[in-house]
Amino acid sequence: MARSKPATLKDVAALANVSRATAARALNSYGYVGDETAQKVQAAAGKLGYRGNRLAQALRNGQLPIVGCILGDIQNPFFARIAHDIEVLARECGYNLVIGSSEEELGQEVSLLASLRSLSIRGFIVAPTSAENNAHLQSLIAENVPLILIDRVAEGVDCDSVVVDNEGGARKAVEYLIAMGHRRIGLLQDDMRIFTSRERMSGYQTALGTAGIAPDERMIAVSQSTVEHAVDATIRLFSQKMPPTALFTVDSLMTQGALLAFRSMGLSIPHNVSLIGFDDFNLATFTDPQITVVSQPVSEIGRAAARLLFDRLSGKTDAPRKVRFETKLIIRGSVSRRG
Amino acid sequence: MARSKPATLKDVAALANVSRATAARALNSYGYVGDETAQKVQAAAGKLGYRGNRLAQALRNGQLPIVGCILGDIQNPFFARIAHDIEVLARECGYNLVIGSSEEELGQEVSLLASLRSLSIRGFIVAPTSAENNAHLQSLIAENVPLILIDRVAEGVDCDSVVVDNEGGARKAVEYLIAMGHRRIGLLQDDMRIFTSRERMSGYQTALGTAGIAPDERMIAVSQSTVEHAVDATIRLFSQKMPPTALFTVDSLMTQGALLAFRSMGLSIPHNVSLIGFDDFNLATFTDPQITVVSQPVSEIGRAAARLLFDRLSGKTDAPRKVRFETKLIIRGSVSRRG
DNA sequence: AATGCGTGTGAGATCGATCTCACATCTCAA
DNA sequence: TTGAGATGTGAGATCGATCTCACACGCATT
Repeated sequence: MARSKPATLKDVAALANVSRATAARALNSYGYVGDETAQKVQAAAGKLGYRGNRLAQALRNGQLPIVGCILGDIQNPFFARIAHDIEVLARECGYNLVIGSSEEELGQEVSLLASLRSLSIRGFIVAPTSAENNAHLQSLIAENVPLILIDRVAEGVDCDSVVVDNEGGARKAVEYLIAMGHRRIGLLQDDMRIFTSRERMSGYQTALGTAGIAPDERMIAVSQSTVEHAVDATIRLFSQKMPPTALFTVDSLMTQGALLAFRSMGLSIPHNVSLIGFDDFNLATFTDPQITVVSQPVSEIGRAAARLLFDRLSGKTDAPRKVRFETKLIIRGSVSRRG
Repeated sequence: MARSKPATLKDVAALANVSRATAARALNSYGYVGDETAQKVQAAAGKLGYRGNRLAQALRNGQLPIVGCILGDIQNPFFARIAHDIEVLARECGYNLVIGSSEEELGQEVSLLASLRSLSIRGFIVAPTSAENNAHLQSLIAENVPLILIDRVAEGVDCDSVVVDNEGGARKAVEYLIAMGHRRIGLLQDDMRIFTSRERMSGYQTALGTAGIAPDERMIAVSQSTVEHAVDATIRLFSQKMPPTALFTVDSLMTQGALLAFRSMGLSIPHNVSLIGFDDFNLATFTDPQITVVSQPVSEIGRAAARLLFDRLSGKTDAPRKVRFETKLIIRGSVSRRG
């Protein structure tokens, strides 16, 4: 079937018997246009179902009304929530959202960003994979492309950012474990390249240090942030001769992995092992016992980042703003007193 | 800071002392180009960090290497998984992914689609909100824009689709409840406009009918597909004088909502009430008891849809293919015998 | 010497929307 | 009556990449 190409401005102009320039004026209401002419044009546009070609518009004025968003993994409910909130705000502002997963690979992040930049995308919200390797981010700044860092910051990249108090959250969690009598406290963490992982580990270490507990790397397991990987890592961690008596996990997928691992190992919470997770999740209160977590204001993060971005896009040029949300230890029932 | 605009082909040509045409030939390797010239151009491009403007390319050849994806809500792990899988395949094929949430609003879906179409996007994967109102989808077909329906089909829209056996899955679940002696079986479902909701309800009704159980609309609650709404709807459903003895929920967020609602009402599973959910979820095996579910092969769906789309994009023009995956009843511990 | 082909290159059109000009009118005041 | 200003409109340039066309050269064949 002959697929009728979508109508162009030229078609509209022809139908209305005016020039393209006049048609454009009528449709975008700028400059002088006669009332009657304007009506003719509107009518013609309506009849043809005219819908400007955003590509051509973008080519002309240099930018596409799309914002790019590069996150670790949309399957993580934390990022899913953020992506959703950004998309909603973007839509309100007449933008669409391109999403890419870096899958926590720096290479992926770099190539994704390059690919999106060649689209003349107007701004980016990125959760950088690495705290150090960030030439690609710096070059965005250098070329004045609005960039908002989310969940993580990157050294030497001077731009708006939205993060939470990871260090404090982790510290509170571990201090609580210590106060409950635990000494062999495990840490199940993400790759150390990742900013949040690093900060949360730092909180963990600070808490141990303050309590005079010597760091012990056998207490630390690293895994990718998926339920499956976390299960394996937890099992490894708890298969030692002297396993931890408590575990702190750095995100909700890992917390869920730990839960599944404990069950498969026949370890019962909180009797055999205590657990605190970073980032709350829907069913944290449904398990038995309910899981104690460090919660972060997930619903604020994406919205805050999107607002920062759209401020920049509408021309704001003041100094970069660093938003930092507090975290909160929510005590439920997954930690037992050790004595 | 003067933000140096990205280098254009003209810049490269100028630096290499050739015409734009020649530069283009050298970079895209077509037509005749002298060896020496080609090298000069490559060198110039390298030095300037030239990276073609995909917008201009797209304007010229009519299409942007982006695929659009309109789903109900990325926060639903089901859709998140699908979006993720599509993004991965798209990236492998050199495409980027634009994501939009219809939030199950037809209007939203229509305007999102219009907005993406004006971007000259090359193909779409859509989970249509409504089974009937689909002029916007039909017009895509009419204009030969590749479209893959996912999770749901739409009447009169003749294109590739990927769905699961909703009717059968729901039927098996309800038959099982009936076999376990339940008669007052509740249904917590999504809006009836939604294809899956309708099919799952149909399976529910068929099972009841076959067993000679009269339909009773007091057994049916409708809610949006979020944990919060599902909590409310469940509480309403179970606050009747003669509440159901078992509940079938049509997706995993609603299942989780039902779990939370039951707990807040002090109803224990499976003693006071039995539960089966459609769509498995991470913690379904972690709750006590574990939740019996109808599982669908989530990891296949997005990949299958993406493959169908990229087949179309690479020119395949055979008859629309209708992929349908089976569902499986996974019996765990959330259903008790009634009698 | 005339013709043909293979090779290499540049000028210019094209995609669609926008914007700057220049050129018309028309009105009102000096 | 002339000129200044407001009001309308169209021709053409522009954004950046691509592609068609025409033109050049060299070498080999008749």
